[in-house]
Amino acid sequence: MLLNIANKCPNAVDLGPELREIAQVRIVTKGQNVYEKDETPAGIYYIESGLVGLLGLAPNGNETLHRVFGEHYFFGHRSFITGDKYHATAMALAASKLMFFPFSSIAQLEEKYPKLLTHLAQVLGRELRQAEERYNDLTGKRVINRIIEALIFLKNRYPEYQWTRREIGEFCGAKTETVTRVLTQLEKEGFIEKDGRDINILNAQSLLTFSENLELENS
Amino acid sequence: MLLNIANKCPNAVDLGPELREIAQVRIVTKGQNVYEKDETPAGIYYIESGLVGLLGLAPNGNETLHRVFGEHYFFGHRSFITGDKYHATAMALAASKLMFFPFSSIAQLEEKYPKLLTHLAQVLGRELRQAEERYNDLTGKRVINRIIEALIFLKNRYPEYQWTRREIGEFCGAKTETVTRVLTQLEKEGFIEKDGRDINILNAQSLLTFSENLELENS
DNA sequence: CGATAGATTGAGAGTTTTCAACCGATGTGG
DNA sequence: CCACATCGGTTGAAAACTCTCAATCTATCG
Repeated sequence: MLLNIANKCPNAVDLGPELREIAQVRIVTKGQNVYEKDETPAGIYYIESGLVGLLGLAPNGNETLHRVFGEHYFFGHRSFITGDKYHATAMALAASKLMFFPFSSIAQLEEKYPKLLTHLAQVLGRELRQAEERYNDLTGKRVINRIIEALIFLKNRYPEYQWTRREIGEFCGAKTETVTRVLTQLEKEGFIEKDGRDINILNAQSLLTFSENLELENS
Repeated sequence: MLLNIANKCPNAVDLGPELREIAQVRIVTKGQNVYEKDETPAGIYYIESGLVGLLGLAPNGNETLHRVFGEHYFFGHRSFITGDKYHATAMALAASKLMFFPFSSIAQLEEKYPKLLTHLAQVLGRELRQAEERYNDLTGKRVINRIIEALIFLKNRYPEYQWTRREIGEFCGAKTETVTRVLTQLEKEGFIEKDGRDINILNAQSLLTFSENLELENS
């Protein structure tokens, strides 16, 4: 995974006035689904405030946290652009204020909002890169390295959100119990500190170095 | 993974005359790299004839076959659009005739070739879906199911190409030896037939059903 | 305070990999 | 055209990682 701690939210963008005009506000509570797998998109969402996760479901019941959308992120754009049905479910991880833009088709974007289309294409490109790098990690890294990187990534992006073991595991392809075990080890080694259910990373840089050293031993 | 046998090549598209005008032809031989990870893109490629694979490298040396580009596919578009360096290496899997379009920036696409940008955005969306579905498969399916689906997918898309065990494994996250073992089993069960190094799928539909039944036993 | 969701811990199981040896096909240079 | 090198494929045994299952504990919230 690309860990760019400096650039926390590369896909965040401000809305122009012409988009604000056609926005429909939608408020969702924590745990509420914004849309569900197999529904047909009728537009694109934008997060004014809050946090939304995109959850995929494997046939055996395994859930995957594919992407996390934070403030000033668009989401729901992939399915809209391809004209697919949604391939995953968008769930509010925190109470959120959303904007919905009811577009009719990608042709409308191309004609009336070319800047938006360009932005979304770039977002898709970055999301694709991240998906492929995470795929690589799943085949080529130990679970401890994946958990460390997921922890740092998620905490770095959304420090205010209290990530659960389950979510960390769903993001990096690990079971809840495995995340627990790794976190316990990391606490013993002095890299993190548990604060109730929350996790404090004491030194992200040295934790990353620790992870890299583990990887070197493995090749 | 989305197995849509009917629609073999959803991202294939014909070149318009205005694009042909600015095309630079490039011939590559089997095994030759078109571009390599970390290089900076200076345009976009299109396959007139042949086959190109996008290969990612995990830190432990594991290679991943992320995507396969066939005739009338664009490739190299992701990095160009995001303005990244390439995150993976494009290698010709067969002798290929390529077109290279030396664009300066995505702004140029937006202004002069909006239809192309729209097409590429849709391609990115489908590629992202596929990447995320493959990620799901890796966490939620047995290796035998992944190998069966990879085999059918790759053979269906490019029947003329003789996929190696290594490439099948790199596509679905399995080791060469594991692919061999599974293929041996599938041959014993009568679903496939080995022909030298090549593999013939005798009945794709019944093989898929076999795979699905295995999955049901597992949940 | 009780209920519920999340977290922890342990023991055991199982899938897939690793390592190593060997075989077979393909292609090249003498 | 053969000998040989090389690449890809096969097979087996053993190891290793991670998961599964089950029991227990702890936050958190109504």
